[in-house]
Amino acid sequence: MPPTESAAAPPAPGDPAAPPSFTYVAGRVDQGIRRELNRRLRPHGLSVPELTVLSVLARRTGLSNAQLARRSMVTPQSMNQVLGSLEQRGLVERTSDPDHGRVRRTVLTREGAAVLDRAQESVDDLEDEILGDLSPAQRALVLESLVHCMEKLSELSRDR
Amino acid sequence: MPPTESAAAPPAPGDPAAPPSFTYVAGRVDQGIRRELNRRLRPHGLSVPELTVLSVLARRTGLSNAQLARRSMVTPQSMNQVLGSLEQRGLVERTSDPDHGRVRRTVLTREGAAVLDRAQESVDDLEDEILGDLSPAQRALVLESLVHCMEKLSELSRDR
DNA sequence: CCAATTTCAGAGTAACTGATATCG
DNA sequence: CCGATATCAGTTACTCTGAAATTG
Repeated sequence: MPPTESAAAPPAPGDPAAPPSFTYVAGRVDQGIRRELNRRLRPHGLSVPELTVLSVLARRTGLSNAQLARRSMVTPQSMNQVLGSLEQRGLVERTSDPDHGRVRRTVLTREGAAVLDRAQESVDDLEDEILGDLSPAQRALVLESLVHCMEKLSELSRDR
Repeated sequence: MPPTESAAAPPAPGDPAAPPSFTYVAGRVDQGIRRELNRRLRPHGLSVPELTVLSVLARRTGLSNAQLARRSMVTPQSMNQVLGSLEQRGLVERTSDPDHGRVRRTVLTREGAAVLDRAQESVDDLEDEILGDLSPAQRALVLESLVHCMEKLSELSRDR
């Protein structure tokens, strides 16, 4: 039998009822989101970074590897690896830009868009499970909070 | 010279101005937080999962490996690896529980608490950079949003 | 016998840093 | 020559699955 949860916890040394710090909570949400997303994306053959790229490309076609790396907040090398895999599977196409010799623009293929659509359903399910018991106004508030964090983080990774 | 960001973006195929989905934003915040946290934790010799565990132990001493795994939303095997590393470096201690033969309770060492304190400063800096231009009330709102997500995600990983 | 815990072993993925080449 | 891009190569780190042993 497992020990009861409560039996193990003398209040705490320093601060028992202090509010958790932002980054501590963020770190745990971090891991939880990744875990659940991976589980639900697996049937579609997609990883979290792959889903992110496909989502970005659905909104903005023709971005370069470097642009996608900045938006996803990973290194160009990491992004290149993700794109290579997606390209091999025929979910994206990369073409040289006539105006900029070295730049290669990436676009979703028809199948890439189809895969994204199907995956998006599973992903929407997760959203409902997390935000389901909130009012539409509260949901919007949560989303705004995350968008604010995202924008700040983008700035940080841009000028490091 | 890099191509201008705007030049690359014809509005989008399906929905140009549609709001981004929750999980899409969460996925990007996810990666951004991990990236920045890793960068700032490196000088202290800590990883994100290690910081998470130390933070949990600072609030709740004596948790078992299985309990820590559930709280951090990782498998017991993953948690065991993290704890092993922290134990080797003398940041935590593990002792057998006399009442439960197989359970080993984990506590912070004095040095573990000291390392956590120092790391927490860097982490607080990040929090300020992300939330700095928000009012205290808004900051509290963002934190509440994240706590809500964390609790829901904990439920999901518990009964999977 | 079953359920929970711990832990060993192996595997895969995703991110990084470093280095090289090309183009404007 | 410099800055941005793309990409090859090597590496580290985190998490997972599988299996075995122990305990209540």
